Order: sequence, then structure tokens, then C-alpha cells
Amino acid sequence: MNIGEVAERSGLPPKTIRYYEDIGLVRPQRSGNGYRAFRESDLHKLAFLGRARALGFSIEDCRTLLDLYEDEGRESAQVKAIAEEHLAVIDDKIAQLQSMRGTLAHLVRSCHGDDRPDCPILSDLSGSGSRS
Amino acid sequence: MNIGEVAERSGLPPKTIRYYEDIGLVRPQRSGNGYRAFRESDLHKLAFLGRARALGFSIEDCRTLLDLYEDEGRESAQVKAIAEEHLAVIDDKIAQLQSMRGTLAHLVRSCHGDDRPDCPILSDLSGSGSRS
DNA sequence: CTTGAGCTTCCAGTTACTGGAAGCCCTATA
DNA sequence: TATAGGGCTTCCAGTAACTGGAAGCTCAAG
Repeated sequence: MNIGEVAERSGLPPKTIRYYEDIGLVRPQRSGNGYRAFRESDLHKLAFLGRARALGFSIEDCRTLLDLYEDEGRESAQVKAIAEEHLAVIDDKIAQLQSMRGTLAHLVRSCHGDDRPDCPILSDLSGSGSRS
Repeated sequence: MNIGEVAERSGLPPKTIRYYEDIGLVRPQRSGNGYRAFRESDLHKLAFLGRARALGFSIEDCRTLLDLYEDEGRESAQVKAIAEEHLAVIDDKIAQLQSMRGTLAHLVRSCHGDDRPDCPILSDLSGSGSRS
């Protein structure tokens, strides 16, 4: 398989696939003409990576997960630990975004948004300590 | 004021303040010894930036907001538009994270997490189409 | 006069790609 | 057979917003 087909079947752009090879996540063979020659197992790995990335795992987490996937003697506890840690990170991010969202939504609501210059959003940013 | 005091009073690290000067967000004067000499107005700007960044505004948004803040003839509608756009971005991010969170939490719950190798998390990532 | 903290600049690294340029390879068609 | 195109290759640079670290100047205290 050439990279184009793998890209289509895995849903990853060719650039990303080449990048994943650069950083050692996949090791496709090469044809005589220099083209990458992907096996089904490479495609499988790339699809795995695509799903893991879609769940927000970092590249390094993905590398570890892939290693565990290929390690018949793994302990599922190791996988679960990574997932739980990642879940905690996601929860932190959500909490932070919701906090921002709260403040920002309040400010947006309080701004009349017309042609006049006075603006509670800017007042707040400039430090008028009116925390409601 | 030297950078150390400004850092303390604004809550921004010195490195960040120098970076903000590099990209033209603040323009402190210089003392004879080459040290940056910040005025109160610079400190005020930096605090403004700190708050805007804490709300998740991009640096370019911050630049625009700062310009609007200093423009006496601004229309509050311009500010509100930026804030609303940013709010929409935040909402998208939250939605995406919550979607990840849902899938991931489900997977974590379904993994026994012991010394055995079988793991629903890896099964899912590897593409066993068991979407429950 | 020395010591140490604080300041300076500059370079490199972070994350995970993405865009673009220059150029080879392969196939189909005129 | 010549050529046009699309796909493939590598390499370099850029993204966002800093952060770490090195080398070296400045200043105040003892």
C-alpha cells in the first residue's frame, strides 16, 4: 500500500503519517522506487493511533499504549493507569474552561454591544475590581 | 520599576513580560544601565494582559482588546464581538473534551485493571467495533 | 573588593503537526 | 515517444505562547 491509500483508509493525512514514521511510531518498509510500502499491520497501527489521538492522548501516551498493545504480557492495570491519568487531565481542562466560560458569559451578557465606547468587558480586564 | 517588581505586581513571570515586549504588547523605556524601566501604565497593561490571557484570549485577541481599550472612540460592539467569538471557541472545546471524557470514562470503568493482559481500552483503540 | 542577586541578550526546545518548494516516479494519452 | 498529471520523496520553516539555560553586565551590601 502506498501512503495515499493508507491515508484514506486510516483517516490520517499523509503528512501526519510521515511524521509518525519520523518519530518512530510506525516503520513501513520501502519499495524499490523509494515509496513507503505499508502492510496491513501498519495500517492497523495508524488507525489505533488515530483513535487514541482522537481521545486526546498525547503522542507519548500513544507510544506507550501501542507498546502495551503489542506486549502480550502487559497488565491491564498499566493501561488503565494511563487512561485514568489522562481522564484527570481532561477533567482539569474542562473545569478550567468552564470557569473561563462562566466569567466570559457574564461579561458578554453585561455588555450592551453598541456604538458607545463604555464596555464592562474592558472595565473588567482593566482591573475595575467589580467581581459580581 | 524594574522587571522583577513588575513581575511580582502583575503576576506574570519576567520571561513572559520580556516576551510581551518582543512581540510589541508593551514598550517599556530603558534606564541608563540598560534595564527596562516600567511605568505604572505598563504595569496596568500587563495586568490587563494577564487577565485577558486567564480568560483564554489569544495573544492576537489580547492585542486587539488592548488597542480597543486605549481607543476612546471604540464601539463596545467590537469588544463584545471578540468576546462572543471566543466564547464560541470555548464552548467547542468544552464539547469536544466532554465527548472524549464520556468515551474514556466508559472505557476506564470497563477495564478491570489488574495483572491480566486483556483490556477493553486497548480493544477499543485497536478497532474492535464494540461501541456500546 | 568580593559576593550574590538581579538584570541583559540570545539560542534552543516544547507539541503535534502543516505548508510549501524542489524534484523523482509512474501511468495514460496524443 | 514525448509529455502531462498526479502521487510520491525529502527538507525547511512556521505555528502558539512561552520556558529553560548559558554567558555576561550591574548594583548594593559587607
